[in-house]
Amino acid sequence: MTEPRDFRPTVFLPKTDFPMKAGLPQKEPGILARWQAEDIYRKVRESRKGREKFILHDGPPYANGDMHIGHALNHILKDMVCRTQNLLGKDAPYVPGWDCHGLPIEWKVEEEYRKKKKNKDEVPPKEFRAECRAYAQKWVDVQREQLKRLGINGDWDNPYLTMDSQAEGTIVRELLKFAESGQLYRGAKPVMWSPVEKTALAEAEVEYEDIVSTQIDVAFEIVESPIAELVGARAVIWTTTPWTIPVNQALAYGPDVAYWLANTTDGRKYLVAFDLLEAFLNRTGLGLLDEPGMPKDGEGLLRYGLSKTFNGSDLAGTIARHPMHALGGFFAKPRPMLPGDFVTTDSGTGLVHMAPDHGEDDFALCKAHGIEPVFAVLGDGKYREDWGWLGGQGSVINPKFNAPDGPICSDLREAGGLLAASADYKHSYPHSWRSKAKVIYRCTPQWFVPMDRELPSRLREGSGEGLLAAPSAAVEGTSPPLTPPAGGRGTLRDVALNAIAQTRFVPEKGRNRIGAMVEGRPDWVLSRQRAWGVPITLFVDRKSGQYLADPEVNARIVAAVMAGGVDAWDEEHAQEYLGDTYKLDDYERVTDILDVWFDSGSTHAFVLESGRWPDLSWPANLYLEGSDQHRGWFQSSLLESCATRGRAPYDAVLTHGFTMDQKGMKMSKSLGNTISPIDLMRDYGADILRLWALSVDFTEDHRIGKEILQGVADQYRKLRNTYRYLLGALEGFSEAERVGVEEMPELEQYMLGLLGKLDATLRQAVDDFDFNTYVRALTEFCNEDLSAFFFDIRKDSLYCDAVTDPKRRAYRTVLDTLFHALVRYGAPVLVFTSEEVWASRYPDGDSVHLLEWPQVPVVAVDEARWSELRALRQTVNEAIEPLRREKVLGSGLEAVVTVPADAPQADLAELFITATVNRGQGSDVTVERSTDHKCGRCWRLLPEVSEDGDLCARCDDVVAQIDAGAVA
RNA sequence: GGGCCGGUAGCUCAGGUGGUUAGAGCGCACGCCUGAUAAGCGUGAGGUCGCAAGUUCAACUCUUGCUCGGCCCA
Repeated sequence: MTEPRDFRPTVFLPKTDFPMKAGLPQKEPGILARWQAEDIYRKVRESRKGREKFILHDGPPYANGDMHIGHALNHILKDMVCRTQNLLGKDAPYVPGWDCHGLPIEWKVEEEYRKKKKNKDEVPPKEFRAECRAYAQKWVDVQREQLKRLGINGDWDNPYLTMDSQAEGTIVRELLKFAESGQLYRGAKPVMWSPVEKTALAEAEVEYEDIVSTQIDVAFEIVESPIAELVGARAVIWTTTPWTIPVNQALAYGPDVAYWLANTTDGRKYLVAFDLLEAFLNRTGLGLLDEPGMPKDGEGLLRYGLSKTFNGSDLAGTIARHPMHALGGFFAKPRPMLPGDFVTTDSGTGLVHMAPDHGEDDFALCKAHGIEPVFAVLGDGKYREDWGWLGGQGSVINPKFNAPDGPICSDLREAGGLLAASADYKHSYPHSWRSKAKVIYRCTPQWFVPMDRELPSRLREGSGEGLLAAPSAAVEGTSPPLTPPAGGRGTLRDVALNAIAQTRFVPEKGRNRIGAMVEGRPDWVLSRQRAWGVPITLFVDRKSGQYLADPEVNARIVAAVMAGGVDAWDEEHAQEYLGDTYKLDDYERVTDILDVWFDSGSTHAFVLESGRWPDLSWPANLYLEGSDQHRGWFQSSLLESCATRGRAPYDAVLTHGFTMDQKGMKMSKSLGNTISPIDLMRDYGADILRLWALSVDFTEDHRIGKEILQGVADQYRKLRNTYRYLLGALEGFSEAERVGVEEMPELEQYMLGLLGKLDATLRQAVDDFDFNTYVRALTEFCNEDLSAFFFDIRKDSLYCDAVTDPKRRAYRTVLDTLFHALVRYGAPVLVFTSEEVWASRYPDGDSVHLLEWPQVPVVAVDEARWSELRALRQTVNEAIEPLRREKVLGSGLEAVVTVPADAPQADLAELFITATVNRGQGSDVTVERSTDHKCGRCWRLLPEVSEDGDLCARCDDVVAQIDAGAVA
C-alpha cells in the first residue's frame, strides 16, 4: 500500500488571470485611455460605414455646473441606445452638444463682476459676451470630461455648441424663415420690470421681501347694468398699488362669489363681496343704514339680507366708470365688469381692478375681452408725458407717490372716488436681487410666434423644403394673431398636433402629455431683453411698424452671423445688411435676443442638416430626454421644425423620469440628499452606475441610494463571475475541439435553445428601448440557467472527463458560443468590464465594441420535457434538504434518489448531481444515503469504486492517459 | 391651486381584456461544498398589492374620494 495519491493535479480546473475583484474605479481610466488612443469612436464609425443609420440627436445640456445624476442617467441611456443599435450592425453615431446661451450664464458672469466691484453696464456688450462665451466653454470642457468618464462613446472632439458662430448663424436663418413666412408678430406681455435698472427681470432675479404699502378702496360708479338697482351704485375695488389706478381699464368679479349691495351712512350704495363687507366697513368707517329687520351686530350681519345678495355671474354686462372719468379721453371710456376665476374673497372687496399693463391675470382677462395694454408707464417708472392724468409724473414705485396724501390719492379724493387710504398694509413684494428696489409688472413689446395663424401651404403638406429661397408670404407687423378658419388644418398648432400623432412615444403616455401642452399653449414669446444670446435680427419699418422680410437682406445677415457670430448684429454693420434698397434711418434695428429655447429648438437644423457632421442626417430617429422636456426641447424642436419644415425633427421620442433619493424624495441641496455621479464613479465605478441606470424603470421616477447601489454591485459581481468562469473553463479552447450541434448531448442542445430564447428577448428589448428587461433577462439567464444549472451540472465533465471526451468537447463548444454571445450582450451595459473580459481572452484583438450582435444557432427547445425535468430537479433538491439538516448527508453526490417510474427518461443522476437515481412505484420522490464509495478524483459515489479514494472507471482511464502523456 | 403621472415582498422589477393559495432575481436566515473559494450550490422566511369606500358572484386589476411622491404650470 502506498500513500493515497493526490489527484488534484489531474483535475482540469478553470484557469484564468481574470480577477474576481473588479477594482473598477482604478481600472476604468486605463481602458478609457486606450479607447481614446485608438480613437474607438472613429473606428466604430468606419466599421459601420454604409450601413443603415440610426440617428439619436443629443439634447444639449446647459453648459453650467458639474454633471449631476440626471445628466448621468440621460447619457447612459443615450449611450445604451447607440451601442445596442451599433451592435445590431447599424451606423449609430453620437454627436454630443451643449446649450451655451442664456440668463444663468449671464448671472454667473455678473456675479463675478460684482465680486470685482465692476458694473455690467459699463462693460461693452461684445466684451461681456466674450466673457459669457469663455464661461460656457469652461463648463463644456468640464462636463465633457465627466461624461467621457461614464464611458459614453461619442464624437467628443467635435461636439456641437449653440454658441458656435455657425450655430448662431443657423439659428438666425431659422428665425428669418419664420419672418419670411409671416410667422412672427410684435405684441405685448407683462413682465417683471425694474424701474431702477430700467430692465426686464427673470423670475430668478427677483427676491421677495416684506414691505408696508398704501392700501386704498376706490369706488367706480356703475352706469349700466342688467340689474336695475345697481345703476348709480358704486363697485368698490381695493388695491395696494395705487399707481395702477391711472391705467385701470376694467373690473373683475368672481363668477361664484356672493356680492352684497350695501346702503351706507354716506347715503350711497356700495357693491362688495358679502364675506368682505365687514372689513370694508372697518376700513372706510362707513356704517350700514338701518333697514327693516337688520341687526346691527357683526354676527347678525352674516345672517342678514340674503335677498340682496348677487351671485357674481349676475354681474355680467355691468359697466362702471373710472373715478377720473371727467378727464375725458382714456378715462371716459366704459370700465366693463368681467368674470375672473382668479378673484377670491381672501382680501380686498371681492372686486379687482384690472390694469392689463401691470398684471398677468389682468392682461389675460382683458385680452380675452379685446382690451389691449396702453403702455402708460415708461421704463423709468414715470407715466408718459401725454398721459391724461399725472402725465410725466412718478416714479410709481415711490412710496410717497402712492401715499394717502400723495398725488394719486389726493386726486381720487377730490373726485369723490377714494373711500379709504392708509399706509399700513404689510405684505411680501418682489424686489430686484441686484438693486433691492421694488419691481413692477409692466407690459413691454415682445416678439411672438403665433400658434393659430395659417402656415404657407407647402408646410401644411409636410414637404420639408428649406424656406430661405422661397418667396415670403404676407408679412404682418403688430397685428394680433389670426384665428384659423373653421375646420382649417394649417396653423402651427394644427401641424404640430398632427406631427405628434405621427411620432412614436416611449412610453406612450408622453404623446398625451405633449399633445395637451401644444393644444393649450399660448403663442411663443421669442424675445428676451438680454445680452447673451442670438439676436432677433429684424429691421422694423419706423412708419408702418412692419418688419422687413427681404430674402436678400436676410441672406446677408445670415452670412455675417455665420462668419462672425452674434456680434455681427450691431449698428455698425446694419446699413451693409440693408444694402442699397433700404435706408437705415427708416428702420429700427431690433436689439432683443431670442429665447434660448429657440436656440435648442434649432439644433436639428444646425447639427443634423448642416453637413458639418457627415455621419448625421435629418430627421432624427430618436430624441431622448427627461420628461420635463415635453414643455422644453421636445416642444421647441417640434414647433421650430413644424413651422419651417412642416414635420417633427424626430420619428420617436423617448422620455425618462427623474432620479429620487433612497426614500423617493426629490434631491435638493437644502435637503442634503443629493448624490453625485462623480462620487459614485470614484467609489463604485462607471459600470456600476451604468448597471443601475439600466436596471431601474427609467420611464418612471426612480431611486438611488446606498442600499440600491449595494444591490447593483452584488448583481455586477454575479455577472462578472459568470464571465470569469467562462474564461477559466475555456482556457486552451481551440477550433479543433469544436463539436457540431447535432452531435451534442441533449443538455448542450437545450442550453443553445435557451440562448436563442434569450437572444430573442434581448432583441425585442432593444427594439422597445426596454433596458430594464434587457438587463434582467441577461442576469437571470446567467444566474439561473448557467450558474445554478448548466455550469453546476457540467462541473464534473469539465473537471474530470478526458479533454478529448465528446461530452466535454461539446460543453466547451457551447461555453464558447455562450462567451461570444454574453460578452456582446453585456458590452453596451458594462462597457469597461466587457472590454476587460474580451481582452482577457483575446489580448491582441480589437475592442469588443467593434463586434456585432452574435449569431446564435437556432435550436428548438422541448419546453414540456425540460420544464418537467427542471421541476423534478427542484423536487429532488427539496427532498435532499431534510437529510442534510439531519447530517445524514452533505453533498448531493452522496444521495440516492428514487423518482416516480414515469419520470422522463434522461441521465437524471447527472442532471440532479446525485449519486444514483432509481425509479420507484409511487409518485413520491425519496432520498437516502448512498452506500457506495467515493472516487478519489471525481468524488462521485459509484458501485465500481471498491473503497474510498480509489478511482472510478472513467477517472482510472483519464489518469492513465495523463500519466502516459506525462511520461512521454 | 390646476394639468399629467406614479405608489406590488428589505431592494430592483413581472403581473393581456377583473377569476383558483400574487411571481422572479437580488438581499436576508439557515444549511451544504471547500477542485469557480472574499467564489459555487440548496432550502426557507418575507407582501392586508399606498389608504378608504363603491361596482361585481369575484378586484392588485374597474369607479370615486383621500394620502404620499414626482414633472409641468399658476
